[in-house]
Order: sequence, then C-alpha cells, then structure tokens
Amino acid sequence: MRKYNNIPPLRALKAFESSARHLSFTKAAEELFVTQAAISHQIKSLEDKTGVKLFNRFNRSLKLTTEGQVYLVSIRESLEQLEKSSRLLVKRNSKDLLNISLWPSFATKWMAKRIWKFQDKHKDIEVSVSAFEWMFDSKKENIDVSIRYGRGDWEGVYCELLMEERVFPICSRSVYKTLGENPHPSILLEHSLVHDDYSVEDWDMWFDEAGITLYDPIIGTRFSHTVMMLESIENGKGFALGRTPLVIDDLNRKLIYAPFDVSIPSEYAYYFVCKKGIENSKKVVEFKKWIFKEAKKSIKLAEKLLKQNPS
Amino acid sequence: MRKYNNIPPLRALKAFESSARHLSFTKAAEELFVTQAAISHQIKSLEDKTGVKLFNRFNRSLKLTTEGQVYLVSIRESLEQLEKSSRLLVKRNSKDLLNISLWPSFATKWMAKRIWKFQDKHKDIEVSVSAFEWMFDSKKENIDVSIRYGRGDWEGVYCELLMEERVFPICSRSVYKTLGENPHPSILLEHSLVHDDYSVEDWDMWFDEAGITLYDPIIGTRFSHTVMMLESIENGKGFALGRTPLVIDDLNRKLIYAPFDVSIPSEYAYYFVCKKGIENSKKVVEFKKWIFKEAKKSIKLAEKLLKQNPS
DNA sequence: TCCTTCGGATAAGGTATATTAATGCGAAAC
DNA sequence: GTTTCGCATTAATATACCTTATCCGAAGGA
Repeated sequence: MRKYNNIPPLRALKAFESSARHLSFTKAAEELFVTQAAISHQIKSLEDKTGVKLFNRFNRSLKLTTEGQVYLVSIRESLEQLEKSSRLLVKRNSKDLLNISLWPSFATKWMAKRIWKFQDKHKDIEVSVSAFEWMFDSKKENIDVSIRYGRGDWEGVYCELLMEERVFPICSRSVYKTLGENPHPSILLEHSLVHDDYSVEDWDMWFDEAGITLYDPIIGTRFSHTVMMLESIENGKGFALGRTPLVIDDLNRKLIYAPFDVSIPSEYAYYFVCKKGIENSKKVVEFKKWIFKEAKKSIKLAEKLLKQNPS
Repeated sequence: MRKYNNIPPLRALKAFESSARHLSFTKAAEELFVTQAAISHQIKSLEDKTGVKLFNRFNRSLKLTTEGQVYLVSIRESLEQLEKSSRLLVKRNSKDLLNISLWPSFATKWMAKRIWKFQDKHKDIEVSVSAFEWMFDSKKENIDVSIRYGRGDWEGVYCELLMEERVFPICSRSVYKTLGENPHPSILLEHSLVHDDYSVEDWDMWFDEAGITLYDPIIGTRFSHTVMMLESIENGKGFALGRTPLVIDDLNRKLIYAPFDVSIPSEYAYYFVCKKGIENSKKVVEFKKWIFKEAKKSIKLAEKLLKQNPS
C-alpha cells in the first residue's frame, strides 16, 4: 500500500526549509545547531536523490529555483501540521516532572548549555532546574535529583560519582598572548592571583606540583562566586584557578586559556545524587543515563584540552 | 523561528502508520522491508519520546489507543502530502534513463531481489532491466551498462571484475536430511547429478578437488537454463552444481543446501561492462557504486555460508 | 591589483542512530 | 501439553550523520 517511499529524510527537509527561509546555509546551520557543512551535505543529498536543483548558488547569495519555491510551500505546510499534531499528542498527557537542584556555578557554567538536549530527547518530561547556594535536604524540597559538589560522603541518599575535578591556572586571551611559548610557572609570581572561596590551599598545592617551593604571589581580588571570578578573568588581568567541568567550555571556545601543562586533582568532585528508592524510576534513569553521557564527553574534552599529566 | 523540533523521526512515523494500518508490527515490518525488531524499536522510541502509549499490546493482537487514533489521522494526512509533493517534484523533471542488460539467470536469481534498493535511492533515475540470452552489441541496443558472465576479455568496452564465481554441489532440504553429519563426497555417486549447459567439466574438476579419482556418476536431467535447474533441485532429488552469486540467496534462506566443504573457483566471473566513455556519467557512476557494494555483501555472505576452503 | 573575508563544497574520520540476529516470554490454538 | 504466533529485549553491527579541516572563487577594501 502506501509506504511513503518518496519522502526524503526529515533532517533534509528541515535543512531545506530553514535554508530557504534564511537564504543561507550558514544561518540555517546556526538555527539547527549544526555546522554549515552538515547543511550543505543535507541539501546536496536532497538534490541528488530527487534529481532537482533546489537552490541556485551564487557567490555570496542563495536563491530558490522555481521548483524549490513550489516544493517549499508544500513542505512547510506538512511540517507545520506534523509539528502541531505531535506537540498536541504530547501535551494532552500530563508530563512527568523532574526537579533538578544544583550548585549555581555548575548550573550556569555547565548545565545551562546542555539541559536543552535532554529536554529535546524527552518531550514527556518537564524539567525544572533550581540553583541553590547550599544543598538542601532533598526530602523537604521535592527535589528529584541533584548534582552535588563535595566528597560524596552523604548519608541516606543514593549517590554516584559523576565527574572528578582538576585544578589549574587560567587567564584571559590577552594575558595568554604576553606569555610566549611554554611559559614557566614562575611567571605567575609577576601576575595577580584572583580568588574564589576555595582556591587558597589549592594554589599552594598547585605551586607544589609545579615545583615552585618559595613563592610570594600577588593576591588579587577575591570573589564569593566562582562564576564572577571566571567572568573577571575572561576580561581582566591576572590568573585564577580553573576547575575542570566549570571551565572546559570556555577553554574550548578559547575565551580563557590554560597556559601550563600542570594540573592537580581536586579533593572534591561532582556527584549524582537522588533520594534512595527513586533511582530506578523512569525519569531519573533517563536523566542519569543522559547526564553521565554528557559528563563523559566533558571529561574527554578536558583530557584533550589539558594534555593532562596523569598524576 | 520554526525549527520543527517536536516532529519525531520520519522512520518512526512510517513505522507507526504502517503498524496502525495492519494492526501488526510483523506485517508492517514486511511492508517496510525491515525486521519485526526494527519496528518494535521504532514504536517504542516514539512512545518513549512523546511519553504517550500509541498501541495497546495484547498477546495476539494490537489495538490503537485513543491518542494513537487521533495522532494517526493527522500523521497520515501530512505524510500523504509530503509524499505527493515530493513525487511531484521529481516527476516534473525528466528522469535519466538507465538501461541495464544481463543474463537471464543472473537477472532472476540475483538482480531482481536487489534492484529496488537502487531505485529507492535514486528516484531521479528511471531503471530498465532487460535480460537477454546472449549478450548484444551494446552499441546497437542502447544499453548503458551490462553485467556480463565470462572471462572479461571483451574488446572495445569498459570492463571491471564484479564477482568471481565458486562452484559446489547443492541439493534440496529433503536430500540434505538423508546425508547425516559431514557426508563424504563419494556419496554423490549414489545420487543423480542434474545439469545445466555449463556443468560437465566442472563436475570433473570438483570431483578432482574432492579427491575422488575414479567415478561413474548417475547422469540426471539436463536443463537449458540454470534457473530451471535450480528450481528442479529445490523440490526434487539429486544434486546440481551451484554457482556462487546465483545460489547464495537460496542457500541463505535454506531453500537449498551445500553439504560439502569443498568448492572450486570457476574460470568464469561476472563483469561490470559499459560503453567506453560513459563510465563517468552520473547515472553509471551511481549504479556502479551501488552494484559493487551489493556484490561485496554477496561475496561476504557466500564466504560465511560456504566456509570456503581458500584454494 | 592585491589581500582579506565571506559563503559554500568536499574528503576523511568519528559518533550516533537504526537494524539485525538471537532469544525470551506469554497466551492462544491445536 | 506442546506448538505456534506476535511482540520485547539485548548485544553486535551497519548505516547515516555530523564535524573538522581544508579548499575554492568572488566580492570588497586598501
């Protein structure tokens, strides 16, 4: 019967629709959170399979062909309807609620960039992310899961190690540029060291690891929140102690730099925590699966970016 | 803007539509040429992502849930329209014509089962398969490509080895069952040997390879076409000489059996042939790419099924 | 005219997603 | 009570997809 064999892949159609709307592959790529190359591939394969050219490419502009225009109208209508009915399908059934609690800096610097991926995959789970200064008793606050920072020695909860932390100096691009190739750690003594509430002993340990025994650093501003410290570093002078999961994305986007090959493990780490007994409920299992996968990616990225010495 | 993020993957929708129409995953699987497991997975992931149960599963029957019914109507409409406009898009542009010529037995036993995959991938190419007893001069007959059986020593054409051939005795399931474990080749002398036009010397060579020097086989029916010989073997008594690409699919589906571990290489093989000069035209390149990939799969399957001795 | 920038194309390689094969399980059918 | 039928599940594999890196040609600025 009807097997709908002529319908091209949905991704290709989405890419086409978006490209046609923006008249730009690059813009479409941004909108769909993929690279320009991906869009180019999708459109090409669409054109190849149908044998119809959909865009005329000019050097700095795109134009729909006549066929493309006709196709676009119809495609858009169908997509619209699919979207509508699919959204309706999900909406009519009350969603599962998942309350996530985490430490504010972790929420802003790590979770915020990633949580939408989970939401996208699980339309039936309504996610609420709350960032609190200090961890609450999870019983009181109706929290399903939290990501806690510490030693993992909490009583009465289900707890699993999510990510370890590594500590190393970071600086802004402008400071980084003044350092030259393979700078020696002692150069830090010429810069001010910015702090958050955790970093005092860690600086000592790091200098130790770097082999600098006698030192007299310039103490810079002290911030109550790690996020503020990071913001400050990005734009200002001096060095701060970066901590792996919080800074990898900024490192990756080259907003900040880690100029030395030396990093030390932290005594703290991030733990996945939930009430005992609910660790096997569907929403928790799905979230856990997802966050451990994301964490693994982060760890891999960190290893790549840090050329970590394996102490 | 509109990113259509709520639309589930098209495959899942197709699987849903088909399953709903048949009220059976198994039937849907047949229709879509995949396994039952694939459909089961697709439906499950659809239900998981939306959080809505679409089917009620009973032991021997399937029923749409209320939500499923509503969704189905809307989905079907959209798919219908996508199908229509996509087909229109392709149709309005005249298709490329690709004329393929091949040997009748190869056409029926190998190509017929596979060509639709190519057609599916290349909607813009109109494929015509012609099976002729003997190869024509490709210039006259407007043939684009042919798969020829022989030694590959043709003049004036572009020619590339597609598949080699191996030769070994085959028999029906019922005969196979009478043989017991690891039958000795000499048991063949008790059965009639069915022939096609090629098999006489090959039987000699095979007995040679199997280490049987003096023999006096019972000569059975002789068929003009390999297909007829194979049909006969499948249902009847006796043995025939099977040739790799023609019999692997039947071997794989256990319609026939190859009871001995001995097989010999044939002096003939299958070649991809086309007019000189057109080997780089789009349609020929695409077809060639496709058929070599399929051939590779066949060869791999043959190796697996034959535990080929590597002489 | 030269150099830079912009937007798209392409090849190679890695990752994610879909499919298969093998097997389990429960109830209906014989 | 044994077989059969239809769906679920798991692990392995194949395919599709995306990214990274690079190229290319024309437009735009100096």
